[in-house]
Amino acid sequence: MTRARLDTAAVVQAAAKLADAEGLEALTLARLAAVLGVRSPSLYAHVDSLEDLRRRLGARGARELAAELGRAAAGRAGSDALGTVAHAYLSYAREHPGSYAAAQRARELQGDDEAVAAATAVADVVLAVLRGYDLHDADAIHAARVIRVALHGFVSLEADAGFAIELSLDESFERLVAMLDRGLRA
Amino acid sequence: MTRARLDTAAVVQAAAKLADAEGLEALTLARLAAVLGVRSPSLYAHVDSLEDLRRRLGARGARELAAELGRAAAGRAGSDALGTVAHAYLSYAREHPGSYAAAQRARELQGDDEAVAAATAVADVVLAVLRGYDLHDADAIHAARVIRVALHGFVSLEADAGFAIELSLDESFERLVAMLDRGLRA
DNA sequence: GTGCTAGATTAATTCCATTAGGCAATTATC
DNA sequence: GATAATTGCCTAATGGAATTAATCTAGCAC
Repeated sequence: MTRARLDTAAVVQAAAKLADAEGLEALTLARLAAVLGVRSPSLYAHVDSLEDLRRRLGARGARELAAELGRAAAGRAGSDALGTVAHAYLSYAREHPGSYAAAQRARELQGDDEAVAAATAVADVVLAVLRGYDLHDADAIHAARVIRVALHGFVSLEADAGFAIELSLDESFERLVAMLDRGLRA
Repeated sequence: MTRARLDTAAVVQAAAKLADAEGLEALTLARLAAVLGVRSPSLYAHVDSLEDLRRRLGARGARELAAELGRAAAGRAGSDALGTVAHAYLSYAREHPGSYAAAQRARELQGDDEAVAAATAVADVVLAVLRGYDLHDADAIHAARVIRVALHGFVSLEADAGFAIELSLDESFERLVAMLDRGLRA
């Protein structure tokens, strides 16, 4: 019988697939082991615990998100950059809900150097976008927070709570981004 | 031996206390039963399941939040109302993180009539605030969503992810609210 | 080929949710 | 005030998940 020949990256990758398809709560070692054709205890050769797996998944998600945003922002500035980055953010979160959710649990990602680096990378893209808005120092930090808050708030409500009324979500998102753009100029 | 004389409300209340103190994930029937001086199976006389308990906790949280917001908005209009409501929202979430988190899982609150009513009440307060901004129909809905997104985004990031850089969170919140106020006029 | 080692395995422990069946304290009834 | 009904609690048992310990083995290094 050929061995599964797993390694940490393969395990985390499979975890991402599972979490993105069925939600972060559905990610259990038992489920994951079954998907990988292996017994649960075998996973401990690659991750320290379920908590560790979630942390690694979060770090991976943050890295992917940062990469997507960086790609989106490349060669753009001002409103153009903001809009493109905002849409890239929304797309990533919609396509990888489990990875995105894991990436937001930054409290638990603290120790992980990779995770911190990835989170910083996300922040840096946002700060780079702000260069087109003539904001500096504390103003830029507050502005970056406002952008992050707005994007995360939309994603989070869309994923967990839902918007009851029947009215285009994409239109709401456009208005949110437009308000950010206007607000950052004032 | 005197009985605990529990009922559903007392159980949910204790659940709120536990979840607010230690986080929604720390809310287990085993823990809750211990706090109440009772064995876990006894709780099934008052709630159907852990899931049901979370749902009830969420409904209770939404009700409380709506009440706080309503109180905050009473007798105010426009920017004044927006600012007061925003601060009340932040205060509630900071003081009752477990209840707040449970209230956001609206997907699971669907069936519960009480929960739906409470969520609607929250939305109504926000819509009432918007009367001072001359927004109607779809515009008002989109604006209400933007407000909710902004407030929830801030609360959520503060609670789960944290803001890495050392810079006043309250100042960031003020700027967020100010941007909303300006954005709603434009 | 021999042996090392990463990667898997089975077995066992603990913790939790949940169900079933029974018991007793309170409350209602006379 | 005694009795009956109800309500709330208990013990016992099941099953699933994480985790640890002790072993086993395929595949590579030599």
